[in-house]
Amino acid sequence: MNCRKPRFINVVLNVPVNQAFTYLEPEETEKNPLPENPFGCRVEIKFSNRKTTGFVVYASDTLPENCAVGTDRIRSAIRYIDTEPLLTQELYSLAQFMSEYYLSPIGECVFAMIPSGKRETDIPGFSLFQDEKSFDAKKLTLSSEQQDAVEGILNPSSQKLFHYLYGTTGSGKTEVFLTCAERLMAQGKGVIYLVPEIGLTPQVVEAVRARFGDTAAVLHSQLTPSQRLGEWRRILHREARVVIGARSAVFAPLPDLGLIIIDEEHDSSYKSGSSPRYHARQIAMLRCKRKSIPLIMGSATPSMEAWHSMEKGSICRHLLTKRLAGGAVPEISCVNLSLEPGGESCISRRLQEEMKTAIAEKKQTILFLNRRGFTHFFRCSDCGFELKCKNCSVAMTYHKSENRLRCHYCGYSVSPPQQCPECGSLDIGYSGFGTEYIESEVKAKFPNARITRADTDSLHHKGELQEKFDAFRKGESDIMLGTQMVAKGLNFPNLKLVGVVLADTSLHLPDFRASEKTFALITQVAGRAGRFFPDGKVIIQSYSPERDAIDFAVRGDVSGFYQRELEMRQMLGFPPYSRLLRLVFRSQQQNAAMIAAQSGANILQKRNIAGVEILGPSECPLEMVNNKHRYQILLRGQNINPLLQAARILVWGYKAPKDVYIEVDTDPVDLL
DNA sequence: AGCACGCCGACT
DNA sequence: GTCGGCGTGCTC
Repeated sequence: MNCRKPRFINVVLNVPVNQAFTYLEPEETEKNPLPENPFGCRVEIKFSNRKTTGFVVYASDTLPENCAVGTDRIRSAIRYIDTEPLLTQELYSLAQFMSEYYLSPIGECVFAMIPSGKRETDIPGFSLFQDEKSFDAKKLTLSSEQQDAVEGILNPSSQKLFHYLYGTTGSGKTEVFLTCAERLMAQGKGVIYLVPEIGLTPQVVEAVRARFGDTAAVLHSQLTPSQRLGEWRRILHREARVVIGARSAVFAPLPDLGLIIIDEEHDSSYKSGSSPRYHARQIAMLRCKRKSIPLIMGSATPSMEAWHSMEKGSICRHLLTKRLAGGAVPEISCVNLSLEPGGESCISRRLQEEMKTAIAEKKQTILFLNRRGFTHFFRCSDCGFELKCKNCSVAMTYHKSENRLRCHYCGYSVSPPQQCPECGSLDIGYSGFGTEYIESEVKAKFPNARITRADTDSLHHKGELQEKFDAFRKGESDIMLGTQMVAKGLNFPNLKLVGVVLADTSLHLPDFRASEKTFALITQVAGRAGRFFPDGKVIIQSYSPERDAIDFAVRGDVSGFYQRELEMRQMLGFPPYSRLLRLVFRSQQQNAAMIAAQSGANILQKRNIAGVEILGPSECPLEMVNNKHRYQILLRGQNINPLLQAARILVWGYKAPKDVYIEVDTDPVDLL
């Protein structure tokens, strides 16, 4: 054995400390040879007095200069776990970006990217999917529109990296994605294909498997960490060259990455809900830009940001207009719930009639509820007037404890009017429907119908949603009640009727994206439904059918909606016309959270950083989460850098009072 | 995040 | 007189 002097290594750990820790390399033994270059390899180390693993991100013969302690306090690592790196330079560089942009500790960023398995194993479930059901990798002939899109995207003389396939459901986006993927594969390149939730898109997964077989890695949500690690290695070794998966698949370590695809780009599940709160679209854009490779996004209802970029020309739009499978656009109609008698019922007479008809014809019905009941908004039962904040134009929410209506963006509050400010009616209230309520009403109205419920509350084990879908597809029930999750994977041949029980619910969320989300939901539901039932119907129930999101969706006027909504955003100074950064202060004691948020705001106020507007502090719309009280400050500006600079002051340069945690959300997708 | 160190109430 | 509450502070 050689007697090389042990090198110093910097190791990042999965702890909320934004630094690397310096160790000495372990002793070389017969069993554990030292890697030539340890960068990206895992090491086992003693940290404080416990054992953990970390990733080597730097090695040198001399003490690293940023090391805060002297040589005497540096310990030796226990052993290298890997002989080959799991982390590539490219990914580490992405992790560094994430750490600075999302204000997360570097170790957390690295660990968020890489599966944490200890041993690698085969995937037992894999054969289940790849049984003799015989894949007919049917390559459809592309329509001229599709052909144009493919050529436009892959055209080597094109200067544009970012592309968007915009077109209704069923217009053949998947086939364009797959053709582009195939072309790049033929050049020896690798492809990442992102889908919102892999369990909900079995058709896309099957299409990828059928087309690419063993060269595909399917990062299934049910893989164990060890299986994920096995797939990670297959990807590093170029054995798998197409990777399909949800948000975190954007980090797939393809050595020759040539293309990233983001299906259903508008979907908010691409944004991570916990630290590091990254957006897969942002990461994808950065990866593609750095490597100079194309990114293709697609949706029938692009995000406002994407639409705006298409209008500006920074994302290249490719239009798909034709419904390839045929199938008429279903008849969409809207029922104004304000005109319904009684007001107790959540099933309008019209919807009830249609359901009756569907059941009589032995056809199926799906009823959508968006989210669980959100009951604290003010509305007039006569004219539908809703109280909005004069500064922010978001719905104000009612607070029983102080008997005031409050804006959760800026903190502005008013006392609840005794009568409707618009029409003077005294018939006002705070309303909304809950899931159970609807279920019991449907049971009462259709005692003989078989009803399935598919929402987060009614799902208990993994795969239960898929089981419920399968059962419904087989006709084991007549009516399915479900939340957003049902909107995604819809393909039920016997489905005749789709009802959106209360399209307003998402409109009343105190969220500047409420309108966008509502519009997208209705449009998606309508689009999917229409594929499989030519005489199908979509019924949208709403108290405010005149609201843009509902009105434009029902009329199918997509570009009209975007134009209107963008005007609103510009007027109010919200994204895509500004950047936002949200700081949430949470604590067991309400006072502590409030005071911390206030003093945080004061500190930033005093610093007076150019380009940073401070909104709040105010109570978060979801004022209590996990028994923690929550207050927020919103930072707004034209550029993100000043906002980050301000946030850094609070996160790193200021000690929050004990028991108060500060959470940072750069580019928040919701402000709940 | 863990995990130890440290300073105040009920027990053999 | 000790055992143990979890507040705060550090980890190469």
